[in-house]
Amino acid sequence: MKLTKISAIRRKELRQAAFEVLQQEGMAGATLEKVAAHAGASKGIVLHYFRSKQELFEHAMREANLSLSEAVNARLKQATTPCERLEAIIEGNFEERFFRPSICHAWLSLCAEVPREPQLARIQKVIHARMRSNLMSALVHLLPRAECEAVALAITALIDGLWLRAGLQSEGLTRDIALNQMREYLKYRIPR
Amino acid sequence: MKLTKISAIRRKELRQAAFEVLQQEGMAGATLEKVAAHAGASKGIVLHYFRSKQELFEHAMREANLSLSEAVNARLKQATTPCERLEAIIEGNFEERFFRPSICHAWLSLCAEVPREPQLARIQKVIHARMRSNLMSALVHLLPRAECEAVALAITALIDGLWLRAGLQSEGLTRDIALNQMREYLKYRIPR
Amino acid sequence: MKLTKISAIRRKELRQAAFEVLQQEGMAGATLEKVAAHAGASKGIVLHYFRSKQELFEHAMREANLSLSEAVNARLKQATTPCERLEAIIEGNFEERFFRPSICHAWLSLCAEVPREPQLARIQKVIHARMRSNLMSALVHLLPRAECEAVALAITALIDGLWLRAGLQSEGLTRDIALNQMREYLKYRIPR
Amino acid sequence: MKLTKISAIRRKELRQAAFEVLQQEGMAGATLEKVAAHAGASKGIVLHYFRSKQELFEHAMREANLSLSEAVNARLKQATTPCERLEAIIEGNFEERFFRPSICHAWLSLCAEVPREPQLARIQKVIHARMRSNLMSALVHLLPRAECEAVALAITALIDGLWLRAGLQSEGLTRDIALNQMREYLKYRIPR
DNA sequence: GATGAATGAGGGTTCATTCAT
DNA sequence: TATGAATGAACCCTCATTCAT
Repeated sequence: MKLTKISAIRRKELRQAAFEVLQQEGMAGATLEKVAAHAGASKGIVLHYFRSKQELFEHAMREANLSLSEAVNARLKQATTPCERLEAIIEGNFEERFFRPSICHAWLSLCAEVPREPQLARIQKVIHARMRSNLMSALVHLLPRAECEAVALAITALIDGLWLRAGLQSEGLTRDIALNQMREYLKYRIPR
Repeated sequence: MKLTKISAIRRKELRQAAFEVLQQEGMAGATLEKVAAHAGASKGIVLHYFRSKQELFEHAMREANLSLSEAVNARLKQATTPCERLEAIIEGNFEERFFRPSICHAWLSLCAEVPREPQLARIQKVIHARMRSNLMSALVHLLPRAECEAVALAITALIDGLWLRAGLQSEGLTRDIALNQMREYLKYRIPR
Repeated sequence: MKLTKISAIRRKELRQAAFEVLQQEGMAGATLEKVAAHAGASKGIVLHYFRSKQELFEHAMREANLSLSEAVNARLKQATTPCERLEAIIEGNFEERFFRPSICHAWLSLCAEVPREPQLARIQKVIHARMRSNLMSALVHLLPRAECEAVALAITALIDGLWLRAGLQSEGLTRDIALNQMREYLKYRIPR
Repeated sequence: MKLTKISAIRRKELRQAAFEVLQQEGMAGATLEKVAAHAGASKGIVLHYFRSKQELFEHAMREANLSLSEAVNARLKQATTPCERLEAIIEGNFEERFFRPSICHAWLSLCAEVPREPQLARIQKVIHARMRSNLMSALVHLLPRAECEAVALAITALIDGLWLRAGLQSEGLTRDIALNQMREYLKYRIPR
């Protein structure tokens, strides 16, 4: 039990270290040695807890997504109306601790690996499915059934596009601008 | 003159080979050897024409962008009204030869390198600036000045987001769906 | 502690292997692979212990110099008169294990790199300074102050010149001949 | 005849370019491309005139030596007494255009290759033999037969040692100091 | 559990050399 | 004669991975 706990803690540290290195170095520069150093551990230990580099970054992706997911869910719990639910999803995705150039870049790096790593693809699919389901559960109360799917995709694409641009680290795309973009879209697309 | 011609031809071949390998293998897997093999040449010759791998992919990115750019410009030339200009930009960005999972993935791979490669960042900046200027030149005739900037960004983000999703190679996102997304957005946002 | 020990041992082995390969192959031929093979190790391990080829050869140069240095110092400890000190320095520099064509050639190879490798230049400077200081500490008791500097340089140049010639591996320059040269010089230059 | 002349000119240009590159880059950095660029020619042409890189540098060494040789011979022609002959040899070897850090370094680089390149070794042998013979022809009139050989070697070693040190590019060893060293040696060793 | 020693494959890059024009 | 295209070998170096301790 104790050992398991230590093991769980170490694994979490390493997942997070992996994601942080990803932010700074991209996938190419994210070596196991750097991850280990970032977690204050030795190189060998990383592959003691994760069977391979690939597995480590799978877990890092899951962890990062979990974080985002929890932020959205926490907001969803407070929401009562469909409109508030939409707001919750969007604001969760643009919380200050997430919508940062470095973090967006880390995601971009992971996405770039998706087509060649089935595990990452699966995670990505799950993330997308949840986003869609969250959006749909709000949209069905606001729009005709036939339009919901398209609007959910539009919202997703907008979020992705804004994250991508932030990840490119071209200055000028602040969180406020991004949030305004989302709200503007809803204002014009969702009837009040 | 003759030699220059061969040189120009080879360079183009290699740029294209580089982009094609990028589509299939991502940046990590896009080794000089594979690029050379793809172009039917030896590894040595690649660095005879490009000083480094980085330079090769810079040129590959420029080439790929030029292709896209020309497609848009060709359509812009046919356009007479601002609305047609918007259509031209959007349809150019979703031409069948561009909006393919593999190509979107190649772009994704390049974008993931942008924050760590100043040269790629510069190219990215130019691409973005041209997109914005194209959009603005149409939007200023359709919307109040104050709104143009935001709408241009929204359109860009939508395009990027749809490309990203296509690049993730989750099935189901066809060209038609993507184009519909764009048109829907304009329908709701641009007054007729 | 244990690991450190292994590390220290391996590093020493590799430094020495590097210097031995240098003797046989010169700097151009002294590849990491040959050094590794000479030490009975794999290529990878060399750069596990030394950050680069350059660093390896820096340490090899230092090690080789240390060896020479210790030989001289051991003799200096036995010496009581200034004359004996001079003898000590000279005989140390022409010990049989040092004054060999292959070793002189290794030094020659290192010297040829000095102008282009600041680190080697620094080591070279230190070596030269120690030689000069050793010589001066004896000469000041044997000659007028004003002449010491020049004689120290002459002795250094003679030693270097004899080593260089030995390194060229033109036969005929034995250790005895070299030592005689040095003694002759002193006989004529230093008053008894 | 004309073609032969052009060929001879080109070969000379390339030999000299090779030696100049050697001064700046050492043997490791002296690539055929740099030599060609230095001579204002294309890479291919170098191996049109010389069968291999090795052959080029053989000729470069010979050329550089020829230059030195002529300087000494010119002075020898003016010399009438044995003492003047000694002076001629020494001053020739320390002419300002020769006794420069970069040139000494080029020689050092060549010497470092001698043990592994029989052709260079042969040239080196010739150079050494001529130096010895020049010195002997003067010394035999100044010293007992039995001592000449040793003094000739001493002078050679001193010259080599001073050149080596100049080649190491440790500042402070000027031409004047070097010449003084030589003259001091003769003053003490050769009876007047 | 934890360290770092050790390996080996592979990548980018350089360069002498050969060839076609 | 002269150019530079093309090759291929070799090198340094990085890194994921395996092992011994």
